[in-house]
Amino acid sequence: MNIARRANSQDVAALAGVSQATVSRAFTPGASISDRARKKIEAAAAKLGYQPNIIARSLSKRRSRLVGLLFANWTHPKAADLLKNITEALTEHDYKVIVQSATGSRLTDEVLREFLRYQVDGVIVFSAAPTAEISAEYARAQVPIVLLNQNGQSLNTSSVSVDATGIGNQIASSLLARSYKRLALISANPKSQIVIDMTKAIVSTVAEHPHMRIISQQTGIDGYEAGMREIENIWKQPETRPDAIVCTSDNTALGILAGCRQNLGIKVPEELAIVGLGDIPASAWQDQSLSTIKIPHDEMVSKAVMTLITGIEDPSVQPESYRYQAEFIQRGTTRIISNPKTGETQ
Amino acid sequence: MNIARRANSQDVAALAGVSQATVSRAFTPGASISDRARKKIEAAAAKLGYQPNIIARSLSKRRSRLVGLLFANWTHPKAADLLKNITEALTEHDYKVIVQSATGSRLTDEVLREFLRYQVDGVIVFSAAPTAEISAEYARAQVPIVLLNQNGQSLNTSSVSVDATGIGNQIASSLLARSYKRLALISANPKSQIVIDMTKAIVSTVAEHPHMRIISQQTGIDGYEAGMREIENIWKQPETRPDAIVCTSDNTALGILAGCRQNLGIKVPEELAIVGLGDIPASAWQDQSLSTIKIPHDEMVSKAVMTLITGIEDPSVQPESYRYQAEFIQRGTTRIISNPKTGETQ
DNA sequence: CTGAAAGCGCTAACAA
DNA sequence: TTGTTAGCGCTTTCAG
Repeated sequence: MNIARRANSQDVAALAGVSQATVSRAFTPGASISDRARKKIEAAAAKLGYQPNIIARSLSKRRSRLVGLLFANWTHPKAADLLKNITEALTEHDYKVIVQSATGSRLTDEVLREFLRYQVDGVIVFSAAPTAEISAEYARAQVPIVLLNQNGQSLNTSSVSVDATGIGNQIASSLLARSYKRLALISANPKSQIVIDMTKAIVSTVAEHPHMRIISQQTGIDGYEAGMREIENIWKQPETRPDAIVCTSDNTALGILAGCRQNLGIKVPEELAIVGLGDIPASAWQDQSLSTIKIPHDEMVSKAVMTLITGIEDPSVQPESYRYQAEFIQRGTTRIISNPKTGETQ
Repeated sequence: MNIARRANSQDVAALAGVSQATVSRAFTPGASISDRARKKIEAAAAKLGYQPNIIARSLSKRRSRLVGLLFANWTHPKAADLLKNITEALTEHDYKVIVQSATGSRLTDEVLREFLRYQVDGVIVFSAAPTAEISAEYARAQVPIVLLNQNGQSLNTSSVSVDATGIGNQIASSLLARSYKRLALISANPKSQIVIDMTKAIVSTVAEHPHMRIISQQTGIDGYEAGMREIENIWKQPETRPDAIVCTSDNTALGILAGCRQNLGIKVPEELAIVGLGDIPASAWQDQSLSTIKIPHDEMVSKAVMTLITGIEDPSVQPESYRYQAEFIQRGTTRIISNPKTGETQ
């Protein structure tokens, strides 16, 4: 008996004087089994420290209750919250989550293929997109994928993302309403789809207004320090000074703000408006008070999880793409609307 | 052939004209197999989109290459980094990570038990401790646990934590060297072992210096806003105003700092010193410049992962507890040392 | 180097 | 309600 081996249902069955199948039933909710048998089995199981082997169950049921979570953006300001909410929501539905980090599309595919080997029932991909090839493999294996923070329409996979065009329109019109005229656009990753779409929307809205224009566009600026440095560069050239800066990250925006206040003595929001993206906690701090765009992450996570579970439980449902609207948060780095006659407060 | 079933090694074997065992060998690094057979098998596998079923392999090998990661503190300022580093380090060694959230010891045990059912090869517990009962179950099952950010000596499990007493001593002596005399201690969770140990160390160091004393101790203060409010309360009572505040979270410390500067007009660091804990990025921001304690998270993660893997691969190694030293980061919220005759700069 | 066969621990008909 | 039996897809002797 002292074998260094975990007890299995066989052992429990022997001790309880029942068949192995009955033990299995005792651990299957809703299985038909007598109270007497269950009692005996529970006692035996407790004595042996028996825990059902879910790996074996998975093999037999051809369902692992494992969900792969591919995380491609750890610097996202809400990364921890997202992870927490995703895992908790999935746990709620009795799934376990395998997380994996991936950067670059090559790696993304590798990770996804590994997930398949682990027989995951479904996958959530955060901030990345699989190649068409691996998408096809998933389709063939009937394993649903949900893209979070990325649009997957073209891949025929479900996705939950934010309406980047909407963000762009919103920013542009808020700035317009506040009488800013010379915009500078600053972003970190020029390849990010959301940045591209948002930029496009801003540009097109601006184009409709002759007195407004885009002064400059700069990519590759990421983080507080980088923002602080960038504003100094920008300010060096008086002829191309903007009167509003739109920044695709709150952190960078806060760096710009700090540069304005501490090094350059630029008056915000009178002389210069700053708009961030993400609404990180620091943006709300009294001494920062950054106007920014808030993204409804919590709802997006719920939707992604629900979409995935639906897809797992009913393989016949078709992929769907959901877009969420962002919200402009007016704080201290943009002027209060000066033209009350329109009644608009956006 | 159009069955909605994933191809298995049997299918591949049939197509390649070899036995199923040979297919298994083809996917086992270092197995003895001819090039010819391997070629044929690879071709067949590619055609069928075959991926080895790791669940089945696990059952057979009695090793899942799954590691459970129990995460109990998502508000930790480095939560995302920690998760990323842990999963990447484990991936490096070919393990997959199942993450689970847990709050409260009841839940902790439940999650750990679930992990056992999933046949994890080992578990990392971040910021929580299992009960003795579940520890025993793990010991019996020969599944190693490593506690991260928590000392596990008493439980006879491995652990990697920070030397809280060392932190306390360090803070107390830095403050002493800077001639602060009236300390206030502020923390979020009064039950946190690290807070308790650190506080104890501060108190005992202070006790050795007659001209220094603890003015007040306050728990339950957590976060930027709470810090901002708390400093107002503190300042209301002139007779118990401290000249130094030690805060077990950078965020709270930054709130206090903001309160001092914006609402109260308190001069930091002349009139009041503020020391945080954690060295979050915002603490280094020029406009904040918070003196704080830096914890070597990266090394701790590596150590935890290595300890776990060692424990998995050689079950005979005994649990060990590692303690890491924190580092005092002198920035703008504590005075520059005024007494150069000693030559000490810590 | 390769194949046959016996598991790994569980679930799921099918009988009883 | 219970037991018997046949898998789930893989690894691992053991012969050949």
